[in-house]
Amino acid sequence: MNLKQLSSELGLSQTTVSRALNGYPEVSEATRNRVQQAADRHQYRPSTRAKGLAIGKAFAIGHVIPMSAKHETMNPVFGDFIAGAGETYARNGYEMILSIIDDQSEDQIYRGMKARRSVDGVVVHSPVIDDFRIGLLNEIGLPFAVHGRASGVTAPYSWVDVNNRQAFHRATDFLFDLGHRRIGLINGLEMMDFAHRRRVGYMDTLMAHGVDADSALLRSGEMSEEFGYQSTRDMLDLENPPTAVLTSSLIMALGTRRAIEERGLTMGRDVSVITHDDELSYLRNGGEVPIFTATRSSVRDAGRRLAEMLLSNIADPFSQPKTELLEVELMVGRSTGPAPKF
Amino acid sequence: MNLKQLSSELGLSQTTVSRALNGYPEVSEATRNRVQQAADRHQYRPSTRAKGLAIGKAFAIGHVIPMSAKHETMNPVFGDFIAGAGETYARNGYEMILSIIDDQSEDQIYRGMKARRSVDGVVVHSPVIDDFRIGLLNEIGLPFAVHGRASGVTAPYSWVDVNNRQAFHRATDFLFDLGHRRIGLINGLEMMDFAHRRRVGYMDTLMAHGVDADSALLRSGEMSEEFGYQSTRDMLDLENPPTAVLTSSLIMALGTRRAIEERGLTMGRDVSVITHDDELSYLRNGGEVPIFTATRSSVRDAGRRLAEMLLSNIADPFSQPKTELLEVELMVGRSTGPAPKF
DNA sequence: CCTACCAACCAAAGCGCTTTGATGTTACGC
DNA sequence: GCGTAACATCAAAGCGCTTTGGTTGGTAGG
Repeated sequence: MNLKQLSSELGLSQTTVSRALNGYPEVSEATRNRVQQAADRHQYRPSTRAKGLAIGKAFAIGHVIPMSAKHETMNPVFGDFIAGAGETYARNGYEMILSIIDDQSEDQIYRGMKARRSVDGVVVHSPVIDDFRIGLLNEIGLPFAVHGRASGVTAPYSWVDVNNRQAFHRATDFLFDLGHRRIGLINGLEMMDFAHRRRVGYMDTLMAHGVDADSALLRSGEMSEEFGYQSTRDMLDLENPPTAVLTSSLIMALGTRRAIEERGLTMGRDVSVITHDDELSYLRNGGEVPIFTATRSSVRDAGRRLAEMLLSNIADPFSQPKTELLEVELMVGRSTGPAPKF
Repeated sequence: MNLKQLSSELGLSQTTVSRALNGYPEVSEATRNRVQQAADRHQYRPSTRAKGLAIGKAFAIGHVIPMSAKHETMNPVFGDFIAGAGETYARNGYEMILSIIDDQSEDQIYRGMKARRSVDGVVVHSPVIDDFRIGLLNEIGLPFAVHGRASGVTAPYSWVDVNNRQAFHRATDFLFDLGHRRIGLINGLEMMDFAHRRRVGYMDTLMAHGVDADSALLRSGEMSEEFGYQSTRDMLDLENPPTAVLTSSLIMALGTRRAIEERGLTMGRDVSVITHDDELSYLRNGGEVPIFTATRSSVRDAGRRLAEMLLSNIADPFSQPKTELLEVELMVGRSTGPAPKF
């Protein structure tokens, strides 16, 4: 069923039917009801493509997920993030278009999206330091918003980010309060902006307490269980092992726990652990008392907010870039305790 | 830059330019080259919407991800699956449209997609037993392919599935060969078709060896670390605990390992563990010698194959439904060993 | 030399919508 | 009773493509 058929069935012009359905005032209430009912009866939906063509919009947002061909690794956070964004899109009649690409061709993808007018805007995922995509998107004039920030980029842009620095500052401080002085950090890759900020939060806090950072206690790599395990094992092998470890994700923390328990040590007594927790739906951090003490922030919620921000930017093309900094909660669980006395 | 501008710049009609770019024969090679170069120079891309309108296709595939409002849980397998499907789409000039919805409105989504002609076909995720979506999609005439199967549905349909029954049969058999007789199964929710088939594979094998299934050794629930942990703990608490456990996912297996090690037991010696491994990119199962003995099948590869199948179905609307059953590899790792003697 | 045919190109219609610019109709104020 | 304004509706153009059904000019065949 299309507009033409519907309007001829009603004995009305396409103009009137279109206006009736889109809530324009120049149509009588009686007609509007009649049209609405006929539309419902026939399950009529305007063709997205035709509407988009006529109106000059795509009613779609692109999410471009870069995936390095080498590690072929899909950010585990991604699923929950788009779940959040998807909610917002659905509420606003937008579609989400996903492009998974190897990072080689990323600029071609954006240019193509612009040229083919297939999206009204894009979400930038996993920003790195000095991320080139922000400049690129500004240059080609495609509205966008970033999930995270890109240190080093001075141009203004819209973003939603967790306050990573503050989160890791608080976590480190909390460990200091418990008497810990040797604290390890198992972080994501340093080129990732979030990892960079987390390290800064950690280092600043050490410094504030007059403690020198020890490079043996600083690891950064892919955010896997295995890397968490290996890193923790290496640290525990040191002659002067840490009494506490910070990890950048729950998955890493699982590896950390494994390494600790493998040594016959008890997490929360012999070694304290604090992790960042993105509240992934399939990786819950325990019940009333969480297993891990964690800095917590829902990545799904971030998805919702970022999508709203982008949509509002698109609705008002002259709006200034918006930003939103999400503060974490520090949830105390069973993985932390006072530093062991010797 | 649009067709009109491009063709007027070239002093040609839109017809000729369109044909030149789309490789039709009724245009001279000289002209074709000239057109192609001008198109490249201006980064011309036909508008997807206009093209779709004219040609009657959307060049898009819908992925509808149901998410029960209650557990709000995003299948962790999902990210890797769409990464695989996305590759295929990109190669074929298709876009992937993602809808994340609460399962209430699922049929409205499909009807809407059909009515608004926004996709050429859809992928059905996470089929359950007697899944209603297969009948629905056949009824509304939207091409589709299922990732998995739906026991109880007799109508033919296209699918790609892992041979779950065979996988769990082989895993169970392998444990029997090692002397195990008390084998636990920690499975996904029984309404999920894959979980159902896995249980059948497990049960049949027990029966073939003359062992009665013990309901205390059978758990099914959400596929989380926590559930793996709880279930294993419960089983180990039995007066006659299992000497081996099968789990349905690597995440669950991490919980199983935790429960085992928490008891001071050693995985692979005191308790053997076999898990199914979807080869998720962020959850690798160890190196040369995997940590877990596992039945392995790449969900990403399944995504690639299913997308190809759907695309070929769309290309030939009169084709018969296709099916593809993926066999697993049984990878021996360090989590299995002979059953302990008493 | 004429006809027939082919290669190369074009004008215009059509895809399903929105929107501009008219048109006819009624109601109202004077 | 007339002019005007407000109301309700419509025909047609336009969005950017593809495709149908031509129209050319040149070439080969008789």
